[in-house]
Amino acid sequence: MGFSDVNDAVQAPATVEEFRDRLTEVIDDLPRRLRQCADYIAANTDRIAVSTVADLAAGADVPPSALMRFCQILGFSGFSEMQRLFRGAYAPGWPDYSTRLKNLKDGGAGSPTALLAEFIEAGRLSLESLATSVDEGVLAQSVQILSAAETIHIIGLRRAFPVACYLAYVFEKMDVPAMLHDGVGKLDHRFALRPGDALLAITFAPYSEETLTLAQDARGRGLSVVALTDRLTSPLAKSADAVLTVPEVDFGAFRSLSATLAMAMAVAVAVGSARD
Amino acid sequence: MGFSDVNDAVQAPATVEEFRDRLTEVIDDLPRRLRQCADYIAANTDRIAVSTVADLAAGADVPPSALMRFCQILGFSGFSEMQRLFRGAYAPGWPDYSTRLKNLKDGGAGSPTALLAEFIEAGRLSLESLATSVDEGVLAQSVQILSAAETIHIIGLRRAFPVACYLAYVFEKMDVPAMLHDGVGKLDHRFALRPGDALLAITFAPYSEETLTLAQDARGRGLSVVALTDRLTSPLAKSADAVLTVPEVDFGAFRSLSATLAMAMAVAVAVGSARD
DNA sequence: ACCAAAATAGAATAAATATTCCAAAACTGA
DNA sequence: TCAGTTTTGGAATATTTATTCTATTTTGGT
Repeated sequence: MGFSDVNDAVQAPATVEEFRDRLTEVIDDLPRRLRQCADYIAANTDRIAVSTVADLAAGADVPPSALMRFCQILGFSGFSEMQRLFRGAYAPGWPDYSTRLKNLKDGGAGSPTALLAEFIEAGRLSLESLATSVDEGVLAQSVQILSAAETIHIIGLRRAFPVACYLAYVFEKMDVPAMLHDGVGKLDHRFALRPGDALLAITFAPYSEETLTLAQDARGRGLSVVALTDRLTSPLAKSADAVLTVPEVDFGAFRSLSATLAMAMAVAVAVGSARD
Repeated sequence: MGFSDVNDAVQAPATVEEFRDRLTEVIDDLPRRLRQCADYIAANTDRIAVSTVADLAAGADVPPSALMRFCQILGFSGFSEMQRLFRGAYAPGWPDYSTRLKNLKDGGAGSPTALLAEFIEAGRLSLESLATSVDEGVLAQSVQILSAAETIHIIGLRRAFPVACYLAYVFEKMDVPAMLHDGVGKLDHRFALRPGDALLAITFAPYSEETLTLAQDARGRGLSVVALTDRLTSPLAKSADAVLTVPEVDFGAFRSLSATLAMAMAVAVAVGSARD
């Protein structure tokens, strides 16, 4: 009995989530051409709303009729019905987000609203770029290292300091033993680093000396070190067991921090729940 | 000479930006039906990519042919050409952002990647929502107040602390006299508040007592107070001369801060340049 | 109020797009 | 290898959608 048989008929997915579920459900036992469709659609779901059968078929490198059969296997009556689902759900960002942004910028270069628009845009780009560039393996590894630690030491100075603070706050809320090395009073708490602890060090170019030093020191004492930095070639990478990189878009001299905070919080919350 | 006259022919907009410019350029001297088209299109630009002529015409409450003429006045050969612009421009820089986000989420609820996806999404929503909700008047007023101040005092505790820190950092870099009230050592620097200074206070629900108290105190001493908070009805609003609100999307118990930081930085940089 | 010019609505047509169908090819299990 | 079954490609067709055209209405100037 083939896939196009009426007995296989199922109800068409009513939401994008149901669609994805159905897709993963069927993708494994599909003949060659239909499998190609599934793979291509899975990777380009967002283009369904704005493409024709011919476009997608060409992209998947199958004849249009194969794509039609694929739509039917998913439970739709045809391509149009499937497309309707995605056209309904289609919302490019906020309804008039880009209009608004343009209006803000029109306030004139250097005006507060124009600046705000720039910072918003920088933040958004950073976040989107983080989504596409994150290394899942390193992320998992970082979480594992920090979850296994007795006490988590956090260091991040100058512009990385807000991130370090927030991490300390989040860990505190989740009852994870953590210590913020904040350099207040030029006190240096390196002797608080004990075997079995781990260090989460944050710094971006130009890298702050104190952070690099503490990381080396921790490494020397046998602690695991997780780095949160801007590139893999950061000097911090040398003394780290796991290097999380965050592509942050600067505007003017200032860093947006949106992506860095998102990454930091994801790590913190994951560690918090892993320790429960 | 009518609008459909060939002599009015202009080149079709090649980008969404150009499209908007052209739209604002022509919108004011357009006859009734075409004006309706323009208004509707301006308010629903984002749906062009996924609609038919008939859909849009119905939305604008005009016959399809009116919409066709409208497209031509804008410089396109017809609706299809206009639609092509928007279909192409859809998700330009990051074609697989949303796909990627879904994949991250598929790592399983509670997995580090799923958490990251949530935080990224929360941050992005916050930023977009900030763009559409900011009150330009209040923003300008806040910048003006802070620019006129001798010294800018900054307070923000607990989860607002990272923002306060970053503000202090940015002001320092721009040689703006600023003082961070950080509560270290339970020292209370309220006597540093001098006539002619201003206070920038940051707090979100549940509002921190110390911040509210300092704001009242500052108000009592005749200082101007700028509030950065989550809603107009915040208790901080009572003692503030200008209230900047930031719609932050929370994920779980934690606040994204992206929008708050964007707002804070815009204010800081605007103040910095106004003081030059 | 009248005329010329512009704008409009809707029917007619053209083009693009989706869908079906079936003969041929590729499998599958004996 | 062969018969039965599934899968495939592409041509034929149906449907939707875009575009043009023209008779009619509206507008603006005198």
